[in-house]
Amino acid sequence: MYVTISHGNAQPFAPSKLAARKTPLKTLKKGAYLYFEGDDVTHLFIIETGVVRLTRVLEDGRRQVIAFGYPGDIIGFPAQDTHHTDCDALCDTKLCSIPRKVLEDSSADPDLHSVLIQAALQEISAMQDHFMMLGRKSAPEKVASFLTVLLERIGDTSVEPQVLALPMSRSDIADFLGLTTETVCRCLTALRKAEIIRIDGISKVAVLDQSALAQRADGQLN
Amino acid sequence: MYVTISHGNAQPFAPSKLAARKTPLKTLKKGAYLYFEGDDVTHLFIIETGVVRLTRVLEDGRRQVIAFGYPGDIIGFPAQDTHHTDCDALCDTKLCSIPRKVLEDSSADPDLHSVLIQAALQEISAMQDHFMMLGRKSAPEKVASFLTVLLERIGDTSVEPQVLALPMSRSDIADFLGLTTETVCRCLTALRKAEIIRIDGISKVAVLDQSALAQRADGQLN
DNA sequence: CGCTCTATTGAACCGCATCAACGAACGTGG
DNA sequence: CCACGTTCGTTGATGCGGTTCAATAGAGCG
Repeated sequence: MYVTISHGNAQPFAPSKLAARKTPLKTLKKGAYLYFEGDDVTHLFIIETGVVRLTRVLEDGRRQVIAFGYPGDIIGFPAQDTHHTDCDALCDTKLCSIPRKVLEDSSADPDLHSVLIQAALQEISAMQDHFMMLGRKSAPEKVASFLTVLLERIGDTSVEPQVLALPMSRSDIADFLGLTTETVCRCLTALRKAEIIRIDGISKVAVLDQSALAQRADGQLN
Repeated sequence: MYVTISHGNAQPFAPSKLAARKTPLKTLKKGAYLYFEGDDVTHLFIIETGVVRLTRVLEDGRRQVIAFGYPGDIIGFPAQDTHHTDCDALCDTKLCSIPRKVLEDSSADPDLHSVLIQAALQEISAMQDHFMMLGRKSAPEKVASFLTVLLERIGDTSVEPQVLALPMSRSDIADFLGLTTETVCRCLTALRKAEIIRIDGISKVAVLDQSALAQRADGQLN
C-alpha cells in the first residue's frame, strides 16, 4: 500500500510468499530510476527493502509526488501500456519484479494474480483518501496527516517514543502534500514547539504525542 | 473511466458486451443513493445511462467529491469489503450490477474479469492525474481542466459549438476540485467574459474556444 | 405567487506562496 | 583532515489567490 491517508487496517503483502517463488531480485542505488513516464510497462515491482518515489511533472516544472513506495508496496500498475509516473529510489532499494502478464492473465500464476488485484484495489482506496487530504485539508492538517500515516505504515511500536525515518526531502513532502517546502518546515516547527514531535536531525522525527498528532490531522484543534 | 484530468486516449467499456450477458439492470432515480460509505460491497456497477456522484465526508462536514461516474464507467471497487464512498445519482440512472466475485475469482467469467481489471487500472491512472490537479493547479486552471476533461469524455463532436450538460451543482464541482462554489462561479464567469465559453442556463455550457480552454487548463495563459 | 434553494457578485480577510536571508549538512578537492 | 562550495533546511517579511461573509439575483417547485 502506498503512503496516503488511509485508515490503517491494510496489510502489506507477505514478501515471503514471493520470495518462495524466487522471483528475480533487482537492486536500485539511491537516486537511481526504476522507470520514467512514457516507458513501456513490462514488469510490476514489489518493494522488498528501501523507499521509492513516484512523481509526475507538468511542462512548466510543477511537480506532484504521487506516492512513496515502502516495503510490501506493489508499484508500476499499467494503464494503456506505459508508465504514467517517474519512479526513483530515495535510498538503496531491493525489489522483486513480476512480469506484467501475471496481472492480466490469471492462468499464469493465479495466486500471485489475485495478490496483485487486491493490491490494485487497496491502491484505489488509498488514493481516494489522499484526495480528501489534497483537496480539503489545511497545511498543518496535511503535515500531521502525513506523519500519522507514516507512523501507521512504518512505525516501530516496540520503542517509545516512536521514531520515523524520513528518507524523502522536505520538497518531496511538499510536492506530495501540495505545499511548498517553506510551509512544510513551518508546520513541522509548529508541531515541534507544541511538543508533539521532536526533530532529530533532518531525516528523523520522534513522535512524542501520537493522539495529539492524530487530532491535528483531522483538524480537531488549531 | 472517471471524470478526471486524464489525457484522453481511454475508451469506455462496451456496454453491449455486458448487455449480451443480460446482467440485471438497476434503475436509480435522481437523488437516490446506490450505496453508502461502510456498506458491504456485494456488487460492482457499470453505468449504462445517467451520472452518479461518489463522495466522502469528514466528521466536520468537509466534503470531497471523489469522482463523477458517466456511462461506461465502472464503480464500486472494494477494498477491505466495504465501500469507502457514498454514491448517489445526479439524474435518473441505469446500471448493470456485477457480482463482486467476478472481480476476485477469474474463473467465474474470465472475459468480464479481465474487463474489470482493466477498468481498475484505468482508474488508478486517472486518479494520478487528478492528484496533479488537486495539488498543483490554480483555481482557474482547475475549472478549465474540469471542462476540458468533461469535453473529452462526453462532448458531442458532431455539433459546433460543443455543448456540455452539467448535471452536478456548482458546489459538487467545487468539492471535486477542492474549491468553494464562489470560486467556481468566478472562474466560470471569467471564462465567459473571455468568450471561451457561453453559459446557457445553470446546467449547460457551450465551449466556444476549445484550444483556449485547453491552454488555460495547463496554465499557459491566465 | 410566494417560498426555498442555488447561483452570482462584491468586499474584506487570511492562509499559504513568494521572495529573501541565513544556517546547517554534505561532498569535493586540495 | 580541513577549506571550500553547493545544496538543503529554516526562519522572517511581504503579497496575493482563494476563502469567508454578505447581499442580490435567478431557478425550481408547491
